[in-house]
Formats: sequence, structure tokens, C-alpha cells
Amino acid sequence: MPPVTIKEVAKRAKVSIATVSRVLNSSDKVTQGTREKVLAACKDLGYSPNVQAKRLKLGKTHTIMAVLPFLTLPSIIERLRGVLEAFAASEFDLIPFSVENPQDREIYLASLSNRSRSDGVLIISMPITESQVQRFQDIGMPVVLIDSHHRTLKRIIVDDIAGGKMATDHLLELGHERIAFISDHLDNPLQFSSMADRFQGYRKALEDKQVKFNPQYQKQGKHGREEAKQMALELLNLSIPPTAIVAASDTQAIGVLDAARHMNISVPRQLSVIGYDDIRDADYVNLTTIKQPLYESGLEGGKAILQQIENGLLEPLEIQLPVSLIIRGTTAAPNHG
Amino acid sequence: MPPVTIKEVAKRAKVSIATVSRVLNSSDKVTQGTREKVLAACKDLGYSPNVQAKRLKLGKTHTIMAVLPFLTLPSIIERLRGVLEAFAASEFDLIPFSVENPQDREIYLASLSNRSRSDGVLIISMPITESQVQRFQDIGMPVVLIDSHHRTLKRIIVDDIAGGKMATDHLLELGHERIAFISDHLDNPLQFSSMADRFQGYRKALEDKQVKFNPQYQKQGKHGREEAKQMALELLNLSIPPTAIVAASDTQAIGVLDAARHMNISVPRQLSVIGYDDIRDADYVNLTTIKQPLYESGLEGGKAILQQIENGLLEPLEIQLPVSLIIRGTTAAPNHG
DNA sequence: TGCTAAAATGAAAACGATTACAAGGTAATC
DNA sequence: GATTACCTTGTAATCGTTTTCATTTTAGCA
Repeated sequence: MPPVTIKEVAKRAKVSIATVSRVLNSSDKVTQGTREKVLAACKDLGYSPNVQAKRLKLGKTHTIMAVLPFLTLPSIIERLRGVLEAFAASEFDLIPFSVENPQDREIYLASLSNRSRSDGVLIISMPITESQVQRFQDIGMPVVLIDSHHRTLKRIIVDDIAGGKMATDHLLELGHERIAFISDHLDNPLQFSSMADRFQGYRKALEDKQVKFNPQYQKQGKHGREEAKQMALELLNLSIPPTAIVAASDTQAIGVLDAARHMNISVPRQLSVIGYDDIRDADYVNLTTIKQPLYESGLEGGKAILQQIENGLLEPLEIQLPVSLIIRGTTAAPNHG
Repeated sequence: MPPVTIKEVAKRAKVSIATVSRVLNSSDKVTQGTREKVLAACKDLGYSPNVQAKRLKLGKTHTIMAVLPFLTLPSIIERLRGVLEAFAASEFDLIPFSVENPQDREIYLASLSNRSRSDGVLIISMPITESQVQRFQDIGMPVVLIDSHHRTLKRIIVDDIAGGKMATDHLLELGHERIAFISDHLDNPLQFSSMADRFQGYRKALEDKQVKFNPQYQKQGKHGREEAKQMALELLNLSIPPTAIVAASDTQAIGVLDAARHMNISVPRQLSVIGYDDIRDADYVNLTTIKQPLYESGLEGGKAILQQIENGLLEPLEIQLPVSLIIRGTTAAPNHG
């Protein structure tokens, strides 16, 4: 059975298709009587409008594409949830593109830079090149970045400097002075500056409290639980080991906990540990950490792209969301015994 | 700058729009010379076809909608990843609908039963009513269920009876005989039969090995870690407590571990525990468990809906995927001391 | 009741593609 | 060289809407 069209509804209601369209879209300019006739006909026939035709005529797709890496990462999922929430109230559909390897990039890039496929693009936790930005600009495609950066595009980011400072301040306030910092390699050109920013916040916190920075207390390495464990072991084997460690991610913080357990060092009595992200496991291992507003970043990003589609690009371009300190069981005052 | 249309390409290449369309779609019936002219014009103008127009003309949307509950659940994410993988090679887009509360249902239902919005529907881990099935059938909408059941629809499910049996067999083979089973309430009408199936598998395993089923060793309760802990405490306080516990989910198994720790019972020396699902945390707590093919279920479901759109509904309606045993550190031979 | 203004309705032209059919051109055959 | 056949290309209809503009109907007022 072929789908019901507006024509058939018009015929059954004994009106023109223009009138049917008016009943369904514009609220006024239709008599109560004819409105009822049309509505009845729609119901009788089980009519629902062809959205493709509508979109073609209006030149709007009511669709937004989101590009994101690895759907496995819990942080990405949380952000996506926020985006979906932002769209729930609207009429917009969201098409996610999960980019798990380089060749995916080519495929999705073609789709993204086609105005007839979507009204806007969301880019989540992924780098964007100058030439891509240019392409979007050429075709006038609205773009919003979440957890990513470009000077000319609207973006939702997190204040990682403040986050690094907040973590360090927490330890300082507990009375620690020998505070170490471990992270990924800070000069990675592919990565965003988030890790480096966290380190900068750590430096600033020390400086503000006039605690001298000890280069021995800073370690960089490949990302991973095991790598972090090794770095922590080195720190804990120093002649004067730190009494507290700031890890630039929860995964690395868990590696630090492994190292402490390995050396029979009690946390938090002999060593305080603080992480960053507040991933699921953080709760399980009772890790004090800095929580990023993941869900909120998605929500704000979703709202921002909708608004940009409606009203164009508005200032401010950069929306910075605050981080917060989640105190659990891995931090305490240092043991002056 | 308004988007480039096929008309402008035609003008620039000095051919008709029909020819342009032929170059872009059908492979034959065009001279090499004109083909090159058209291709050059496309490139010069940066032309990409309007997909809405194409879809309207062809009556195909190249879009599939997926309905799923709570995007927070790790199992749902894994399934979704599989679905996306199945679609990656195809030209189809996937629009996910996350249903987090009852009023969402109404919204998405309207969208789903509109042939012009999508070519097919995937329903993941959600119950489907008779009347919804009827609506889909009325409009000829292809539907595939993943981790859900309806006798007339194509479905990808897991053999939960085999899973329950596999878990129990593992314990029996280790030498256990006093094996308990805890789960959600088995008579929950909203739920699928998966929990009940797992219990049935447990019963069957015992029966096959001629171990008598002890009703005292079966507990049902609300889903949750804390609730599971309480049930486990009751079991462990029996005059003759079980030496092993099968939990119908990993979350509940972790509750059992909590109970054991609370009573200073050593796992696996004094008590073996096996879970179900293989969630992320299972690895962290070193839990022996039954792994469901989550990713694979998404992959198979994705392939199935694509195939159904192309070739119609084919037998067999039900595809059953196997579960597997993941042996970690919470199961061992019973302690005959 | 008749006239005018306003409101409701209809006819038809888009939107940008695909494709059946017609027409034109080229090559092959005699 | 004329006829035929085939292959390439163009013309125009179509998909299901929205919306402008013209037309008809209704309502208001004297």
C-alpha cells in the first residue's frame, strides 16, 4: 500500500492541497470548520507528511551531524548524552559519526561538507585542520566544537588550568608541600593542550602558595595505567619522595594506586592521590578527583549549534565550563610521623 | 553563496542536467569526452548533489532509526558500536533515539512510523507492544530487534539458558555442589525473560549432574549492588551456606563480593562467585563471568536490517548468538578443609 | 440590501534531483 | 550515397511539499 500523500487528504476533505498544508503548518488563516474537516481526513487516512519533500522545499534538513572518536570512551558517551538531551526538545535529528581510524575521516568529511545533508556539524574531542575549517566556511556550514579548539569557531571547553590548580590547591590546603605531577607527554602535537594546561594550573597553585617547584617531581610518559605505575614507582623511590601525587587523568591515578599497593604504601595515610576526569572506575576505587562537566559540555554544545543555526554565530565564541573537586578517599593530610 | 545545483553544472559543462545525472549515477550511456567535461565542471564548482531531492525522487531515505534505552548502560553502548560498524560500509545513516522516560515514547513513536523518515527501524533492548508491531506492519516498515523478542519480527538474541548453564557447569566442574543463584525478580512482566532463562539454565545444569536443587539457595530481589549484598548475606548465614554463588548480573556479583568481604569470607578460597555480562568493572574486580556478545549483537542486527531493506524478510527470524565463559579470579575449587 | 474590505481558499510555480521518451548524430550495411 | 540501427543526448514529467498570488467567499457597515 503506497503511502498517503497530501493530495489524497485534500481530495477526501474536499479542499485544496494548499489548505491542507496550512492546517498542518501555519496556525491561522483557516476556518475552524475546514480545519476540522482536514484533521479528520488526515486521521482517517493515517496521513503523515513526507519529510523529504518538506526538507527539499524548505531547504532545511533538521539534521545535525556529530563527529566523534571511539564510542568506547566513557567521556565521549557522556558528552553525547548531553547533546541528545539538547536535541530532545527540538525537531532536530542527530547523526553520529564514530571515527575509529584514519580512513573513516575521508568518508565522513565528504558527508559533512554538504549543506543538503545537515544544517550543522558538531565536532567532539577531535582536532580540526585549517583546511577543514575553510571548507565549512566556504559553504556556510555552522560548526560547534566540544572539547576542541579553533579560534574562529564556536567552542565549548573546560578550564583545565583551573582544574590543575584546583587539584593542587586541595593538596596544599591539606598541608602537603612535596606534591608531584604525572601526565602524558606534554608536547604531543596531536593532542590538545589540556594536559599541558593542567600542568600549568599545578605550577600556578604552587607559585601562589610560594612552594618551590621541584623538577624531580614531574613525570611524563605514554598514557596508560601501567606506564603511570612505573612513573609513580620512580617518584616513590626518590630519597625524599613526594607525599602527594596529582595525576592528569584517572587512569593514571589508578596506576599510581597500583604502585603504592606494590610498595605497601598506605593511601591516603602515607600518600595522597588525586585524579582527573571522574570516570566510572573513580567511584569504584574511591578516588578523589577533578570532575569535568562532560554531560554539560554536550548539552551546551547542542544548544549552541541549534542557536547558531537559528540566529547565526554570536559572541562569545568560547564557552568555558567550570570543573569541580570530588573529594573521596585517596587524599588526606600528610602523615608527619 | 547559494549551494551549487545540477543545473549550474550542466550549464558550465554545456550539457543537459540529464547527462550530468547520468555521469554521476549510471555508469554507462555516456561518452568518455562528455563524462570528463561533466566531472571537470563538478570539480570546478565544488558540486555535491542535494540528498533531499534525491531521496524524494527515489523514495528512499538511506536512514535507519534506532530506539534504545538509557545511553548510560555500558551494554547498550557496546551494541550501538556494533550497529555503527555494520553501517560504516553502507551508505546508510543511523539516527539514535535514546528513550529515558515514558513521555519520550510518544515522541519517537510518531517519527518511527513514517516511511518517509527512515527505511527501517532497529529496536535495542526494549519491549515492543502488539499494537506497535501492527503499526509497523501496516506501513511495511522493516524492523529488527536486538536483545528483544517478538514472534513475527527478525531478532538477534542471546542464549541465556545456555549462559546460565555454562556458569553453573563451570562451578560444578570445579567440584562445587552447594551452588546458590541470585537474580532480579523473575516474574517481572516488563522485563524480558533473560533472567528467568538464566535461572532455567542453572536448574538444567544441576539436573544434568544430578545435583538436587535446594530452594533455600535461590534468592530474588530488586536489581542493584546493595540489594544483592543483602541477599548474599542471607545465603552466607544459612546453617549450611553455599560454597559458590551464581549471580544473574555482574552488578549483583559485585554485591556478593561486598557481602563476602563484610563477613571476612575469602574469595575464591572459601566462596566462588560468577557473574553475567562482563561489564567494564568485571575486569577491574577480577570477576569470573559470562560474556555476552554485545558488540556482535549490534553488528548482526545492523547487517540484518540492511539485508531486510534490500531483500525483504528472510528466514530464520531468530538469530541466537553464543555466550562465553570468562575465567578470572573469583572462582576456584571448593575448600574441603 | 448593496458595497467594500478583509479573510479564506485555490491554482500553480517552485525546490533539485531522476528517468521515460523523443530526437539527434554516427556508423554500418547495402 | 541512402537507409537503418544503435548509441548518445536533451526535453519534460515527476516525487510531495510550501508558498505566492489571484480569486472567491464572508463579514461589516451604512
